Amino acid sequence: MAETLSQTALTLRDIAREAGVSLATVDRVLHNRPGVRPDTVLRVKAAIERNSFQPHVAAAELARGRARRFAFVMPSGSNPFMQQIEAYLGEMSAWLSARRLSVEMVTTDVFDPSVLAGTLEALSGDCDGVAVVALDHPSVRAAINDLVDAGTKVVTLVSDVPSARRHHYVGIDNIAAGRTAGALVGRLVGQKSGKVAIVAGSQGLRDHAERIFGFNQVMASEFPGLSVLPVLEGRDEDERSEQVLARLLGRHADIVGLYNVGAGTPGVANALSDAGRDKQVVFVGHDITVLTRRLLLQGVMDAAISQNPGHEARAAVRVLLALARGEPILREQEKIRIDIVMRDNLP
Amino acid sequence: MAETLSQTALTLRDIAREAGVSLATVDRVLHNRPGVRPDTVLRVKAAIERNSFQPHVAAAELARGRARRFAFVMPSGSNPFMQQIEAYLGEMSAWLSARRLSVEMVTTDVFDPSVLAGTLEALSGDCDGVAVVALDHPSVRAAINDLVDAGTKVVTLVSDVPSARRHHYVGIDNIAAGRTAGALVGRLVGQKSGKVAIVAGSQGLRDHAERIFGFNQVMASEFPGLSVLPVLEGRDEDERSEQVLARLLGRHADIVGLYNVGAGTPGVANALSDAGRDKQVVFVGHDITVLTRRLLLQGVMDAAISQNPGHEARAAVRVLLALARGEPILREQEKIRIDIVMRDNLP
DNA sequence: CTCAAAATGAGTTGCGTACCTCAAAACACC
DNA sequence: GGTGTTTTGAGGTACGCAACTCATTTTGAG
Repeated sequence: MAETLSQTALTLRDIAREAGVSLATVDRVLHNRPGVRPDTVLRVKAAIERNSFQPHVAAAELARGRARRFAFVMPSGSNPFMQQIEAYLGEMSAWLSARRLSVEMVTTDVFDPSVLAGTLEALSGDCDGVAVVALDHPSVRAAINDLVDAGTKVVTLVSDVPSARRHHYVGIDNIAAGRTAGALVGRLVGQKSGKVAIVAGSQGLRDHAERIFGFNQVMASEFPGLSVLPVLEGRDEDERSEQVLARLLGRHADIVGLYNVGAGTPGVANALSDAGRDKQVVFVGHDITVLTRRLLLQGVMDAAISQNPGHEARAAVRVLLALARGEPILREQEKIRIDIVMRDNLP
Repeated sequence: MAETLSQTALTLRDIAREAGVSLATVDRVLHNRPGVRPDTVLRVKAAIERNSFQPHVAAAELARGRARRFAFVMPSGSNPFMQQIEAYLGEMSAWLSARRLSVEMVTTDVFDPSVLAGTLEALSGDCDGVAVVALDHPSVRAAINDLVDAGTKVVTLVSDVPSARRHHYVGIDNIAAGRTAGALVGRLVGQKSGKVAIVAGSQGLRDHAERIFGFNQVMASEFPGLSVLPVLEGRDEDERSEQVLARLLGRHADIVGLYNVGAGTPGVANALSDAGRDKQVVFVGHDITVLTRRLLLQGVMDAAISQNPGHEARAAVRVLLALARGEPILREQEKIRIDIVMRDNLP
């Protein structure tokens, strides 16, 4: 009926006594400092293991006594998703300062590899951790690796650089996100057959490319009645997205589904409603913003795939902190889910 | 280009100097201890405010030096959702013990008000915080209020008791969850018209009743082509759910949608497949378990509404900890989202 | 067996707060 | 002006660990 999980009142002193060594030796083992014979190391580790000893984080943090500095490298410009991440970091300020953490926002042109790499290099040394919305490019990869080699903890945010030795990726599986979008469009269209349009920022962006890939996978295998039109590129800009989509809508009267892969949602929505087809076309897009929220409520958008920006911001900070402290990461907690948002479960 | 959020290096000493008082007085103000003249209080608070001083949580925790005990009061029996919460708490054990927290699992018959109330009363005194899956009943409400009055922090989990003075509710908005289920069933059924069945544990359970309410709302207002059959009660048991649903399926050949409000999913799925109608009926249920995961992959279930049990467990612990420490709660972080899970975004 | 190198013990200091005591000062009241 | 009460100052101790020094012991190589 009652079962207790995890209690510890042991201190380093207890471990030292149990292992038959001094406090100093336990400290050396605990921090991988040199000067301890291998078998002594084992004895100490065994004692730690046996008692499932965990250093008291509060005491450790206090003793270490260092304020930690993290930097968030984010795209300049007015991407609402990124602005939300910034906003959530702002909301954490009390939490942060109570832990003597400081977070610096650095905006830069993340689409220019050399600029981004330069920004990253400049951070080396004065930061304990960096979260970066990264472009996957050799020079960026090199810059990340340099940071890691300098002892800085690096987390990629939203968009990954799997080939770099970053410590962690905080973001969603974009192929799965695309698959989810595909399944939604297909199922919400229902029995009808017809054409499906895709508007993306650019197929050169890793996350967009992955989403399109997943989307096409599902369409091809599960919805043979729907044919996918060639991808339109709107560069995440409103006007351009509107233009290209308007042209496509004019040419195809039998479009029943639309997947907007990136930003540029205002343009996409305009094109749809100007053509008077906003209620007939199943429209699935990404991210919850003021606009997409309204479109969902109006019934123009049918579903949005979302990665909770607040969760993403907090997870990045927590992961950086855990990495800096040498604590384990709660993988399940830091995993970013693919949220399907419809009108009735708007957060 | 670079903007820094929140940095503090001030200590109590600095505040004392700034306010022209001693450390002891600042301490008295900070902890609402008596013996300080009102104008002195104001002077100290002003200094704290001016410097946006935050006590160092690590130092505070260390100085306080108390291990905290929390209790989770959960339903006995084999509810997989509750088992998952337990499992996630287990995974946190390192995190917990590093903070000198202990979590005790107490299982009890949460469906019997007096038994539940008795269990809660018994906890009074030896716990700093209690998370409880609560039934909404006067005696339970009284027990919760007693706990609160005794200084114990109380959080309701999954199922709320809004009339009690609990400090926080960790769980989803069940009406919205029901609405979401309704929207999914309606939209996934498509153009067809027909009947929709509902299987619930009991309409006496607050969360089930709320879900059904939300479901019916959406059905009535948005899907006039679908008629909802009277609610079946399966008491969250597999066999009973199977029996009542099998009987219903036998009587109605034109059932196109099914909403399973609570547990008992194995029985529901059996009834569907035994009738050979598992692929024709749109089936929406709750929670991700080994079984629902399989049903989703097989295409028997079309969508599951889920409240991330891991998040729920962690949020409950974090909220209790913040309450015990007197820290503010990050409401956005602790809010539990209604997740729509389909085959392609299975976590 | 010798001697240097390696391993270990013993100890100190400081991190920022909580919580406590005791004395001194300020104040109110008659 | 004396009394009693309230407010304040000064100081200490403890919390558990990190990080360091320095003396001492053990070890292994020659």
